[in-house]
Amino acid sequence: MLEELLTHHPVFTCLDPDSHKAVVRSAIPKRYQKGECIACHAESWPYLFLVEMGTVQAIKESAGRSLLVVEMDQGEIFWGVSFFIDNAPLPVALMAKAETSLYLWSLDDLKPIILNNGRMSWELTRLMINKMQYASEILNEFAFQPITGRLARLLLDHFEDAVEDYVARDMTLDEMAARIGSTREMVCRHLYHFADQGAILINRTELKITDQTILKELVGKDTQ
Amino acid sequence: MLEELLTHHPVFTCLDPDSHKAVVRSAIPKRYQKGECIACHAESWPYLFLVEMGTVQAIKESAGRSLLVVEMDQGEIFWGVSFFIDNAPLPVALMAKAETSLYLWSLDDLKPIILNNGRMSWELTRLMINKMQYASEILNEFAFQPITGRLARLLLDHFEDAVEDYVARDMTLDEMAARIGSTREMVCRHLYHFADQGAILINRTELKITDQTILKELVGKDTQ
DNA sequence: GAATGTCTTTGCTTTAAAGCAAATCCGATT
DNA sequence: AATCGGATTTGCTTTAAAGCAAAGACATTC
Repeated sequence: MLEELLTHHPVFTCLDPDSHKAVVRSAIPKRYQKGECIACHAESWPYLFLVEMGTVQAIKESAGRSLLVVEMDQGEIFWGVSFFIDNAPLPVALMAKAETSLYLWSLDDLKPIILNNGRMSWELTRLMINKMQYASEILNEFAFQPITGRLARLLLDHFEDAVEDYVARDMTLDEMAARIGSTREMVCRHLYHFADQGAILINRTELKITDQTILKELVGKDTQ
Repeated sequence: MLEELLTHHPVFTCLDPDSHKAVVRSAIPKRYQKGECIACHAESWPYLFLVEMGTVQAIKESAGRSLLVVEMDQGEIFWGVSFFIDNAPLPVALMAKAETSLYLWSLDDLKPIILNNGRMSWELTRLMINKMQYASEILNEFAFQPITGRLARLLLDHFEDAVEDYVARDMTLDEMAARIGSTREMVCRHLYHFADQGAILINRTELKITDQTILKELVGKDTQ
């Protein structure tokens, strides 16, 4: 399984056979329960990891509220900052959304391989650029978009299948609130407001997007 | 001068003589006037650059308002996203704060050198991690800190010399507003509110921090 | 089938931030 | 010395978001 994932990921795909073996050998498999904390906020956690199964959530917490910044699913790679910078504290907490298994690599094991393999470094750098673009989008939304816009984008992203038929509301109001940096009450009100505008149909357990254009307009105010 | 800057920057410091020469040879010097746009938002701008003189501002713009995300000063390195990812649009506009001169490198010239030099890639990666930590802080502030906290931090950062004596207010209200994502009126009110609380003394042209602790408390609500 | 707990929904209140407009100040320039 | 223009300050109004509290809807457990 590890072999499989490695050959499919751009960062590892171009390793020579020896390095490849070394990577496989030094991988540390770990399992986490649903809701378990993989690494706490501000902790020094010097690992790079690959998600074998499940989902890892990167969460910022502060003063009671929490913000879900990004999720890593099967086959994705992420890292603790202190993998690259000694003892740097994690800016997020890493949590297992469901039962999750990871392969971890420690700095000592992986750094020599990275230093030796220019292509791997390059791909790692590209991966970071990707994450940065993503972070940049989030910042845009927080800086320029009102809650309306952030929620509209969340609906378009997460309920893309809900255009034809009703689909189950598989996120609680609190979970949605955590993704857009708000409160459950606000989310609830805006949802029903979207319904008033004719963009969605909603009840306690399911919802359906009836007019994507309206939602896209609410999002687009910033991006256009 | 270029030589000097290169040897002092971690990303370039460890190049072998040949690569070093190649880097120097392929550098494209450019000058920009004060206020000139180096690269526009959403443009594809595939360069890595080093600031020889002046300051580059990375600015997000939207719906009339603008947010100054980060500044690059002499000796610092930055890049357009499309240096790493083909045709990816810039998430920010790059502007010359004052008269500025840069050395640019195009992907074609630099990529072979990066691929060949593991240490250089590694340092480049670390540089990115640094920027990412910075981005993460900004996001924190926007997600959890009210304007009060963001402005308090700005004062502590920017007017660190204003503890003993009055110093000139060398940023306009609009500039401060751009750094914390707000409006000049808001900034003005909060400044005088800080004065009411006894944290600062302020008049139309200069200001002085009289009690750092108060400001730090206002910032700390999130970080603590 | 009663009880409990978690979510959702809604009403009402409070606070933070923004928007608009006018007044004032100050420096630069004529 | 007078004028002009940008920047600051303040008052007042409007809007967005949050907070608090209570009620309702299910699902689960005992």
